[in-house]
Amino acid sequence: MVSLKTIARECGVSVATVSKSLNDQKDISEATKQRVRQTAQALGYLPNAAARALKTNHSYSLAVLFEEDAGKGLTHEYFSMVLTGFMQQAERQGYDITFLNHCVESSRMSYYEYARYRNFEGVVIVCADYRKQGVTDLMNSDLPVVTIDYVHHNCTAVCSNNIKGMEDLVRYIHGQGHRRIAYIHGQMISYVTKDRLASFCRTMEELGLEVSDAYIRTADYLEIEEAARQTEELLALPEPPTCIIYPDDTALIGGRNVIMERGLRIPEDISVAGYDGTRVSQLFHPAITTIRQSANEVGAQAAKRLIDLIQKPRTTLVERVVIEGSLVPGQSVGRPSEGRMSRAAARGRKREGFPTKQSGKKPEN
Amino acid sequence: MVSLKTIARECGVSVATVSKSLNDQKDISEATKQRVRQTAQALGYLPNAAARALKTNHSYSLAVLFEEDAGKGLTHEYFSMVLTGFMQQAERQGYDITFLNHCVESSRMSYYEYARYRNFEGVVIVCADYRKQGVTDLMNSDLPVVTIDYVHHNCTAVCSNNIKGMEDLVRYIHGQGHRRIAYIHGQMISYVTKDRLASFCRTMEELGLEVSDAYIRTADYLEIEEAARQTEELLALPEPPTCIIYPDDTALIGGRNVIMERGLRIPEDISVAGYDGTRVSQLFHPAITTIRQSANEVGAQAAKRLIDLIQKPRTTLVERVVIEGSLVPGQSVGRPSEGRMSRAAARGRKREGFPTKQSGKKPEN
DNA sequence: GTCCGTTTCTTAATCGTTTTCGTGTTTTTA
DNA sequence: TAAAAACACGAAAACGATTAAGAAACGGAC
Repeated sequence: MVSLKTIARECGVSVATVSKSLNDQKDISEATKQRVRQTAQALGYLPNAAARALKTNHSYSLAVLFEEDAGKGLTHEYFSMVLTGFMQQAERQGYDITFLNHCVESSRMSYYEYARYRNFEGVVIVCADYRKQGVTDLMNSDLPVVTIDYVHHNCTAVCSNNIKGMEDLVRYIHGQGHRRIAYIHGQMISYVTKDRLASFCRTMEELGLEVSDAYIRTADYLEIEEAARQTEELLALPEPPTCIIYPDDTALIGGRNVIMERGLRIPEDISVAGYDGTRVSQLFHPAITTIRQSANEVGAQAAKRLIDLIQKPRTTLVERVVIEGSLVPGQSVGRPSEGRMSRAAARGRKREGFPTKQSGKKPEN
Repeated sequence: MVSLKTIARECGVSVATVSKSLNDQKDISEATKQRVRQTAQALGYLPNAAARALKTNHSYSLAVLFEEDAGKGLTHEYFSMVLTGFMQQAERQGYDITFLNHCVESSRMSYYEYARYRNFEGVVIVCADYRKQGVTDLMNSDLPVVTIDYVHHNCTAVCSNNIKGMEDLVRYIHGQGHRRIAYIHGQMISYVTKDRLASFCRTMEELGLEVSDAYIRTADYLEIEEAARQTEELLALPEPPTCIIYPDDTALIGGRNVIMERGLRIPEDISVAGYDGTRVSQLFHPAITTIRQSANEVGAQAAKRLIDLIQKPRTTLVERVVIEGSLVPGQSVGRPSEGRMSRAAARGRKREGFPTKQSGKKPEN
């Protein structure tokens, strides 16, 4: 292991001089600096992060809390994009990131303790159960913490604009002529759901549309079964909706399956919209109308804010940062065919011909 | 910051005694140990990982190389599952994991240098361009390295069994009665593709089926456009295949779109199979026939091997570990309808009725 | 009473850095 | 020419831990 001492011996100077040379301090002559730098290069010297961290109290490393309990964490496109954005920005600023852990050789510590133990300078909570003690302790601690899509009084929060997103979506659907719009929302425990639902209701009201209770339903995020069931029930209503908004693009698939099984066409017979803007959602025919969240940007902003909190604690405010999404029109929301879409049609019709892309290649006959 | 010194002062013993007490060394009396442990607890003492690493040369942290250049890394379900499995196993054994980086305050270092700088004890290469200098340097270095789905002479490799996987898939398809099987494979640069293609050809031969050149095609992984184009060409052949195997479940969607646009039904008119066993693939109706790779297990094994390499360098062999996948039957491969699937039918037919699940709820009329 | 072996604790070195302060030398200024 | 300022470097302490070696105290054996 070649250390400062090695270089010092080689160059015939003191360790202090070597350190200062490599750090480009001003009280070392240019000549010496050159000499030191060259031998450092020649010997293949690499600084030791542990020693540096010990001495300076700066580890230049951030922790990511990414609980996998739900089993959906990393494989959820939104979260993994957030993480990617975070990583890229953090790296650009010279920080590296480690997954927050709580096992140390078979013994447990809290997240906070672990973060302290490893000298993390800050933590981003990407995906966690915010009700758990360990998580709240972390947020209430003296460590800089940034939360994603969750607001806590003493942490900076970076959130996707679910209010605006849902409003855009509803207005777009309304603009296409829909008046009977159903919303199958996700679990109510999350802020995300609350925002979206509130925004849905408010926008509907602003547009002068009434929100029938029968049109508001619940299904898990990322699961298709319940979405499918709820879709069936919606289609069986005396006045079925002409458009259904799903918790997210994946849950939408459950509804889509039910719809297609009934021989209904999207969007000619019924329109559907998702949320998230996942890659797959754009691979379908027709492509899904959805709101694409700027997950990368969410992650990047989180990194910037967190590093600001670390580097300039006084001047950086703990605040809420909102990242705008964007409407992806797709083709799954069309103009409602008011007359044709009767209850009977909805329930039993066998369609002739197959749902084709709105503006696509037709079968060549 | 409460350190050993604080506790020592408080307990009226030396720092060494405190250290030994907390590490449960045998040359300290039980009474003292108790006293030390209690005050440590009371003062909220936490060890300092940096100091410990500096002294012991053990950082208990592993690096993950996960290049995002392709932009598909973390959002690729397979890789993110591998990563998850790796993380969980590593944590269980007391290691934490950090993304390998090469920026330090705006200056670049190589992966190897960064790994040294940060005192990582080992590296797992989950997703990277193995042809790049930085990556090969890393693999050729003295650091313990485990690669995923890639074999390098002096690294332990953990690979999904693509040979067996493809063989199982082909045999299953053959068992359903198919004789004209096409394979749209991924880019040839990867070992994965080579294994699968070789296995495809060998298995076909073993089954006494000829492999027509026209049935072997190329399309990118995870992209639908090329898969769609190739599907069109396959369907336009004088003798179109009765089953098409795609590079992966996502690329399959491209083909599926083309097939459905033509009014063909899956699997009645044509069968399709994917690879990977992604979550979405099982949400479709019909669910996709595919090979599920045990990505979690791949990750977990990689972690185990890597830690073995670190902890018992002499007794641990550098070898190739193969993880078995499993066939997910799905419903997208059915019995071929030899007579009905003529070229004319394939090209222009409009089907009446909509493709329904093989064994599912029918429209209620 | 001396010697030896345990047990229990301390001393001190060390890991690789950073950084304060001091010192000797050179240059500038009055 | 002498005092002041600027420059270039070194000595040493410190960060928080681990650990080899040594020392004090005690008990038992001869």
